[in-house]
Amino acid sequence: MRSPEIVLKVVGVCRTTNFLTQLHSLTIRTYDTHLAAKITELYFELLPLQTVRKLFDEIPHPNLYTCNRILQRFCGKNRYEEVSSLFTSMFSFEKVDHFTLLFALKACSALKATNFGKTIHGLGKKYGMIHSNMFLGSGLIDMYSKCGNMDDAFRAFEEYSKPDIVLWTTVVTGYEKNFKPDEALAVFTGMAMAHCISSDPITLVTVVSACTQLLNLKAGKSVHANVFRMGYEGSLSLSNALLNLYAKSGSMFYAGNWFRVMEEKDVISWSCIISCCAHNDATDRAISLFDEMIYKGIEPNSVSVISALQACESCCNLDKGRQIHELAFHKSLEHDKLVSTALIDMYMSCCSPQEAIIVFDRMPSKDPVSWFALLCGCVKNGMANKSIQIFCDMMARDIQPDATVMVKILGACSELGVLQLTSCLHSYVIRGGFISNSFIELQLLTVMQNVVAWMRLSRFLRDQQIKMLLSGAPYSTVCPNKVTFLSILAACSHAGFVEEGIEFFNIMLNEYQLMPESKHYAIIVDLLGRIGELDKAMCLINQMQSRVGVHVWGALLGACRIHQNAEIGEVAARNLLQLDPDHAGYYILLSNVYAVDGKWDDAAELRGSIKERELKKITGQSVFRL
DNA sequence: CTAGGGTTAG
Repeated sequence: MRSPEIVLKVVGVCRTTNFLTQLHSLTIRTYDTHLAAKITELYFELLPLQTVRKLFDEIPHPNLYTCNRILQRFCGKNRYEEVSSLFTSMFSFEKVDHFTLLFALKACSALKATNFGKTIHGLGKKYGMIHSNMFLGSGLIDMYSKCGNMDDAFRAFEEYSKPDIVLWTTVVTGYEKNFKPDEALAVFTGMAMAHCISSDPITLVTVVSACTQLLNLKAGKSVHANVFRMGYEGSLSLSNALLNLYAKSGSMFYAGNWFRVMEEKDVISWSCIISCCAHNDATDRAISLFDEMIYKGIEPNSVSVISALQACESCCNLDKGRQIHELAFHKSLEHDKLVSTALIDMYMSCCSPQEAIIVFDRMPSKDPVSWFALLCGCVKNGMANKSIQIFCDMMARDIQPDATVMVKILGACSELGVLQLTSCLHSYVIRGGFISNSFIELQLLTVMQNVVAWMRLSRFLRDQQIKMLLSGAPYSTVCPNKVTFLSILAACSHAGFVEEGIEFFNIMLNEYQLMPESKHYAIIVDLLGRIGELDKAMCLINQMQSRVGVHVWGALLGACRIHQNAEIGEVAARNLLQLDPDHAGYYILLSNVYAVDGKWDDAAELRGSIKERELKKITGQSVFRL
């Protein structure tokens, strides 16, 4: 078995790694190019990618075809670093053709390496490949647009005197993908009118996308008319693009009608209509469409699962959300970053932060958006301490928060009052120079002002100047009233001065004989709750002579959830429901309290009563606000 | 023997 021809015949039958090793050494010894080509194909089938590259480098003088094939295979596996380094070594041997350049351009697009791309562009010109080859042209335009450089993309396009439909489409797509839908439509119009080039379904998909970005229903409808005129109604992607246009810019009515008459529907069509319903207050319809899709045997993908989860999120349907979570688990979609993030959002919005945290912890790799979802969810659920802990974890892992995250975390700080961290963040914001967009900047400044104001007042409190002033009241000109004490208590709450707050409360009561109102009690209950003194808080509420308001019970319930006290939590929630029976959030909170305690029947019964009343969740409203 | 443009989503 020494002749490469014989070996090549055997390769088709025998595919063991052991045999491969023998072939490898034979290839090195014989310098046979056919064998080298064949063996590289085998490497990809049988070996891990790192090994492939190593072994390939040992093959002496592989021919151009073999090199191109290995570039192609690496492109197919999204291993663009390898493509780029292989290209560089090929170039040093002056062995490149237009296939090589095309694969290298793909790598440039993926790696966003414009300069490398420009070098390849220059090479193509130098070798005179550009004008003889349309493929290279679309590759170049595509590379520049994917690097976000539309000026160079258009210049590359202009190098062609007679561009074909693919080149035109690549330019239109470039503008559309770079959020320049006006330019996209302008180029498309020029193509159809001035150059009389008739479009194909693929061009129209991009044109419809541009109309969607512009929310230009009129233009989209005229494209739709053309679709029928040209007989393209059989194109599923085009139908889906139109469906998306109606879903985004028209109404559920248009989208629903078009969806109904579409001859063929795939998972994209279903996801599109589900997402449309979920975002247009038709959450029940979104969920039933999702069920129908599953029933019809359409395999759900991450996008459809995400849309269905968003529907559960906006109608606070925790049970259905859990059910979809289970489905996602069985379809191995749970570890998809986007699905995990949607699950975190769903659990957080359904007031079940514990489950959200479990999902987050299970994620094999976390991306910044999932951290963000977790952080925002904790803030939304009044878990300021946890959100600050998350923020610190993010910093420790070198995950750079953007301005939006900073706004959230500062909000959490000013709500719960964590003085030390706030001043830390203050300097972080200044050092980080968060000036990205003016809207965020304004928001950031507003929160900062609040935080800084609280910090000043807290320092004042800590110096005990106020206490001295108040204690010496008979001799001073200050005559504090209930409102004065309300601000002092609020400052203690924000600063996290639990003991001082209670002390001031007693001064108010005993030295000034001022009758505290519901709002004063709410702060004290919150302060007691933070140190876990739930019984004391409950005692205090029982002693109250004024009406016990929503804030008081809300503060107690929040504390019960954090300290997992079902007994007192139930009392708090029942009272809250009596005061405001239409607030779905209380039902959810209470059912969570039950669930923690293992009272599943009570939890289920409660969820039933939510459905009966068809309550809408009131989003973003904290029961702890003063 | 290898090659270009497209739809849903955080």
